[in-house]
Amino acid sequence: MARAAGVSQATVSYVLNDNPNARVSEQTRERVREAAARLGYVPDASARTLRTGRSGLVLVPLAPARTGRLFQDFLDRFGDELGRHGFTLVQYGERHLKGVPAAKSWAALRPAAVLVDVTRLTKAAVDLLTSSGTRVVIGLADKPSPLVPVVVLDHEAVGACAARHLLGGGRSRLGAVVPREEGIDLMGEARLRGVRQVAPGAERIDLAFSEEEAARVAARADLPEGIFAYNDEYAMLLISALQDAGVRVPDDVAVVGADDLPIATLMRPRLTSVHFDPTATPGELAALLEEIVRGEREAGPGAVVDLYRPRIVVRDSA
Amino acid sequence: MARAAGVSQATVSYVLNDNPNARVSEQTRERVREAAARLGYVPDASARTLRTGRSGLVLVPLAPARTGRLFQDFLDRFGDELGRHGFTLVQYGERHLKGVPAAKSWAALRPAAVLVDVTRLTKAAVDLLTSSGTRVVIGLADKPSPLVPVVVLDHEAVGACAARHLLGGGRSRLGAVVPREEGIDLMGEARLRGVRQVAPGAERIDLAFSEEEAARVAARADLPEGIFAYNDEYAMLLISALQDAGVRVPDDVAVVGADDLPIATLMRPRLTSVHFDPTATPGELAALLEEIVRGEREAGPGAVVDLYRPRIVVRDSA
DNA sequence: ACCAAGCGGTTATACGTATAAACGGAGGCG
DNA sequence: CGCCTCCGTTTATACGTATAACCGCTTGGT
Repeated sequence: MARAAGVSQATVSYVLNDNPNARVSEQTRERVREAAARLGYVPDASARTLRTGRSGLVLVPLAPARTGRLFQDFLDRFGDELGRHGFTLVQYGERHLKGVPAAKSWAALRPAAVLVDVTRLTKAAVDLLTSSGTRVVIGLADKPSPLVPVVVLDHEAVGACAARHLLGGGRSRLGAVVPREEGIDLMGEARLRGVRQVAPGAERIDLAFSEEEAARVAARADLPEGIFAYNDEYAMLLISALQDAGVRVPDDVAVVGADDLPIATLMRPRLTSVHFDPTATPGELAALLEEIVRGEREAGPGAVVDLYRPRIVVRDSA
Repeated sequence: MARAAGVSQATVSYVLNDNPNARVSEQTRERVREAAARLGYVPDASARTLRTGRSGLVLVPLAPARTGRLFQDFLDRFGDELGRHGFTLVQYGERHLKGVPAAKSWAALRPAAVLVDVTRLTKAAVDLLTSSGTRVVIGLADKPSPLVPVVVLDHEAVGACAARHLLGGGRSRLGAVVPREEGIDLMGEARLRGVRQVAPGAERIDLAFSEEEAARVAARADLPEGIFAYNDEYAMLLISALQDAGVRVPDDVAVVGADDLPIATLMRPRLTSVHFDPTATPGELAALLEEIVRGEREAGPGAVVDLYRPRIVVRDSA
């Protein structure tokens, strides 16, 4: 490439990076650019990383449970924002690894930051990452962590939001569905805790996603007056079972879902649901991250960015 | 690292990579391993890439429309399979770029393979990639491409599958919903073409995802006897509107969805749906990819791997 | 007339890795 | 005793980039 342009390799680098404290004549610049275009030159990211010591990568090793539609939306926007700050968001496999082995596979890429489910982190893993040049490790969790700053998906707030609406509608005996499903059960627990913050006596309703299970719940004589069904899919399952059992919704039992899916308006009665708005956070998070990487800001364990902002959308089911 | 172990840097490399044609005594090996563990040594991926010329990365720059749940499942499995073959799957942002600019941003990572929506590729882009060391460019498309081998999501087969079932059920005047929604409209067109392969006179029903639109369709006097509703969500929208309009499903109009969502069984009538089985393909695709990268196999334009294997699941709506 | 300063470049080096080639020592064979 | 072979290890080099240091030339100031 340097040969093709008839200049030294250093000059090429100066021109292509628009290095401000390098002095290169305009005609040489043109020669270099022309040669670059002619050869289809593409800089080598690994060589650049090796030289500079920083990769500009922001790693997001996803746990399976996170790959919901809402989180995917968040990631898309987050990636755009990061690009604007000169970072590159990378979703990186390795879903099975945890702790130090996981940290090693991430550290190999020398990422600027890692955004990962806090349950996959250990003290040793975080130390390994930071000692290998990663400036920021951010956890995804439902509450602050003693290990790292976290982005919270505040499931308790979701539950509390639903419960407040149910109480406000005059229902006093509440229940909350906890899905019996690998990966989302923990979120279910957190949402239940949120419900109980507002309605201490709220009943826990364990439920797997099957019509038989739902029918069994619906057949109970002592149903709560208001149920937060974890999300819209479980709400639809439950309402369907209640109707089959002759229970009127919302007259006998009010039901609240979450996620505010488009199909939530198709149910009869139309589903009342907790809506999330993750559109604002990606920009804030990207900016925060850049400040930390630049060293302009310190973010330690305990720091928190709230990711979802729950808000009730009232329709007919509650 | 080499100093810490008291040996040369070359020896370290030999030991840590278990290089078979290097001769190192067992006690030296042990010293190196011990030092590596003590220092928390993590190899530098960029240096390795720079040296070897191959990164082992398989890039999947996603177009927004692809990020459905089914495709995510596919990617998860595909990533696992690739890991088994020594590759690393990376979902890489840059959703807005196309053609040569996109190819440049991908080529910077010197990936072994790129799996990308064929609509984002051009001849020049493919050339740029292959000339920069990428061995395989695989497109995602709904039909074979003159540019690259493709993984087809055979939407025509989906439509044909639904139409055959409807015809077999005695419905002769068919219709197919084409969603008016950015990103999935093209798939809708393809599925319509599939329906028409089996039922040439099938009517095209354009539909946005709103209850008003659906109600307008449902109010028509000359409804087809059988409708393929593009997917389950549109099917639920449509059925809901039909019922509100007093049209009986399936007696007056039969409706088939696609995706076989869990909630599809909650509708009354239970939804008949086209089911996809993407579980087998990731392994095959990963193996194929490895053979090509190794040079044991040639795969040119026109080659095709079928990703989804449509199959009708009969319930009550059709 | 001579030195300092500015300009437009080149040379040299380092990053961490993989691997070919060289090397010293021990042992076997003629 | 000299030579070849095998073993265990070190030396040297290259990958592509960024940047500090250097160098020759012109120009302006005194």
